Amino acid sequence: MALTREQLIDAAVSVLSEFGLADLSMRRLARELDVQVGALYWHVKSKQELLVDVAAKLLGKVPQPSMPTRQMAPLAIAALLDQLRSALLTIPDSAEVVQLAQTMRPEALAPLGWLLEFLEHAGIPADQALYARHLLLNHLLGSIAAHQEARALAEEPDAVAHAAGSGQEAFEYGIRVILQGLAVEHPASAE
Amino acid sequence: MALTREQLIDAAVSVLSEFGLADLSMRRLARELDVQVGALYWHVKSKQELLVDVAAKLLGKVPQPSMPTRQMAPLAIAALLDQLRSALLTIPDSAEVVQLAQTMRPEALAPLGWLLEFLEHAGIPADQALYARHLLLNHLLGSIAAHQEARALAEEPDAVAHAAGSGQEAFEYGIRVILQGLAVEHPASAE
DNA sequence: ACCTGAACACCGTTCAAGT
DNA sequence: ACCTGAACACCGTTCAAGT
Repeated sequence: MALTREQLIDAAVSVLSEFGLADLSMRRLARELDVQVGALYWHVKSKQELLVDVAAKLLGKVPQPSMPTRQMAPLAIAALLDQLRSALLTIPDSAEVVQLAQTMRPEALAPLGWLLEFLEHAGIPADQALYARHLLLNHLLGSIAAHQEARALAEEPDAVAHAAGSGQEAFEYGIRVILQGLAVEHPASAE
Repeated sequence: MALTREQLIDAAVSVLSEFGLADLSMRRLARELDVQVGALYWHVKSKQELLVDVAAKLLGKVPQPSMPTRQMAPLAIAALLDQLRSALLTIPDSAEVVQLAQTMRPEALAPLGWLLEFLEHAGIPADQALYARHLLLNHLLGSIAAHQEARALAEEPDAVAHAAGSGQEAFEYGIRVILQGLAVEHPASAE
């Protein structure tokens, strides 16, 4: 039967998961799916568009949390970020893929919409909530990328292990600092 | 006369500045320098190594600040980040290049060493200062990338301008939030 | 020491033509 | 509607051989 867009996305997710972004080429996908390269372009407009769908699929693993009370908003934000982290941490180069998707079609990434809602619910004015989300997202994706590089370097023979700010600890430290900074910047949300 | 490594780096900086990372290929550089591609590999081991030198050159524009007093450390940190931002903001894809360099050979980027010193000087324990630097750097590079994408999208005809967290304002907001969070997390440095 | 020429093993994208 | 075949215009890297 005919190839579907879903199959194409799934194949992309699986190659990414097993081999990383460097091996995720349209030609490789075509080989994997037993079609010619050109066939893929009937289902997606470009590789970038495919990667957006890959990112959406990865983040789709995160369950939608219920809206917290105003006092619980910071906790809910931290919890959501933790969920995002564990959804992405084991997928090589996932940070890069999500970054791309976020700039190409941010509305395709539902959990990032929830994050914004939670921030506003915590008492941060709408315009600044966008900035705050950027801050949190840059930290999340940066931490994930650093963690994955650390693992990659550790596998190479000539690895000098100068990977700091990699692990869970660094991630949580950053979240704590940002949330505290937000509480200072927006005192209304502090209690 | 013979090609030098310096000339190669300069050519790379200039192609990056004018056309961006997508156009910065070894073959293009060879064309620009009137040599065969293979010649470049006598001067650098790989494209990645060249990009590290490009990043170092870009950050080399930032003058070394003198060590601040302990109370002035947060201000000095903010000032240094501002300098880094203006050194990179006009260079397309500079954030990506710096990110690569930072993971490949962090010691090649002197200003990032100063940043770490300032953080420790501000009273942050050495291990956490590494985390804090990551946090600041992710925000810096994230802001620069967002700003450049916003400009890139604005030039395209079918641009939907959903670029928030792009400008100077977003950058400074983030710095403020992080520095405040750090002050809360490390009360010794608060006064 | 420094470079050429040529190869190797790839890319993303397009598109007439087939079924 | 969906795919093939083939082309277009590229990549990074290596290396024998030349000067």
